[in-house]
Amino acid sequence: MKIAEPTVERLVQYHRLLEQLVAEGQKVVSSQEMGEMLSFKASQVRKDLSYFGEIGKRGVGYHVDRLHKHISRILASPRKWSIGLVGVGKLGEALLGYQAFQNDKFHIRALFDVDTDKIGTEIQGILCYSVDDITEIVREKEIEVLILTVPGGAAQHVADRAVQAGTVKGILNFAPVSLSVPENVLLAAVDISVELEKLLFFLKHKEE
Amino acid sequence: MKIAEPTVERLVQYHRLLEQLVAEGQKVVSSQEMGEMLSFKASQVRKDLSYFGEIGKRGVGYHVDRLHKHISRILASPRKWSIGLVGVGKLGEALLGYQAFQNDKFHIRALFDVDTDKIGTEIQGILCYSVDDITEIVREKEIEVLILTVPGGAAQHVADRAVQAGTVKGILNFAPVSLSVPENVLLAAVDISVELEKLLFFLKHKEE
DNA sequence: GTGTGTGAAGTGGTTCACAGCG
DNA sequence: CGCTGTGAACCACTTCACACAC
Repeated sequence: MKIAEPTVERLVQYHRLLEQLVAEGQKVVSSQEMGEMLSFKASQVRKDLSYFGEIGKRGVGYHVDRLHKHISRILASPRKWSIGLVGVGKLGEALLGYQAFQNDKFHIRALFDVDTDKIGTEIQGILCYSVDDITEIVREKEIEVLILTVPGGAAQHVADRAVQAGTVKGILNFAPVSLSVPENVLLAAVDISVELEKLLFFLKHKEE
Repeated sequence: MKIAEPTVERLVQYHRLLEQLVAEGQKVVSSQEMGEMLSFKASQVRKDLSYFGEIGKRGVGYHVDRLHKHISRILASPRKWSIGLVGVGKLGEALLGYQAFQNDKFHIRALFDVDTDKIGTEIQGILCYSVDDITEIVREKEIEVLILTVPGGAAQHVADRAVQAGTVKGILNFAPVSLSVPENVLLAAVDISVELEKLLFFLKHKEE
């Protein structure tokens, strides 16, 4: 079955919302309510949720606990992914300390940096290697996912060298450049400066 | 004229690419080439660029310098935006240090945090205030854009209090929650954990 | 000949509207 | 009667295909 990117994005958000509702002890929720809380149309919510089989009760709504478990199963990983984080600057450290990165779906197995003060030390409990050795370490640790928090100028080079190891299946790129990778490597990009530029553009546009 | 969000996103990327080409001294570029470098279809590039008038030369391509200036003008701001950054943790500091944030389109006028060690001090040259005073300071400094790099639990509250000042026109939210704001406030969200979850989902999905 | 500009066709995602079940 | 599930209608963005300018 094919499943669209915007749908997955919303599923993750439903999941997060349901976690909250579970914690608050709410038993039942309607597509209407969920839509209001996340700013989606109720029909959108229903379509998304019905995608994986009938899970709601007509005339009632969705059982919070059941729905939460249901989506957990959809989003669940078959195993823990091995992740490598490249670039332990402020952004890299921010990610390491992030709530959502204390997750049982993956394990950050190695850090990489160019800074000799960092190489060989542990940061937040994870050993930092030299980016020069990235091909070898990625292969050795069988790292499948790469998080790139390096300056734009370094990103393509680093990606190439890591992909060379042959184990990398996906890259989450925070560097403000468009990477090219082999087509069997999934690429997701978070471009912070583009988001800000977009916001400013639409603000300007609205004023005109 | 109405202009679609994906188009703006690409415009920002063309602009960045052209900056590079200008620096490298390339004189002319085709939609084909630009498409390859950014992983867009050539026809997409042409459609985007023709949106604002004929700018290319048939049989030749686009004059790099001219096109760069052209897009600059499209993306240009009417004036410098006043920005406030809320939450001077690792992520907030990362943004402050960011290349793209040394930009002539805006000026970060104030920082906000709850940490009494930070309040009253300057960080990267900008004074940090208590979030308790956010309504007053935002009004006083006429802050129009807010960057939220606070924990999820605090985001809605902070946003409400800031919006109360009456000057806020847009919010760039990095907190992993869905905010509700008055409809005259533009909202852009960068949800890092959602991006990672999405990537992992599609990796899993591909393997099945 | 070469590469742009663009109407027309295609694709993919969202919203509607209502049947159907609890 | 209320709220879900879902085909059909709608809408938005992308891609094609070709006329046209250089």
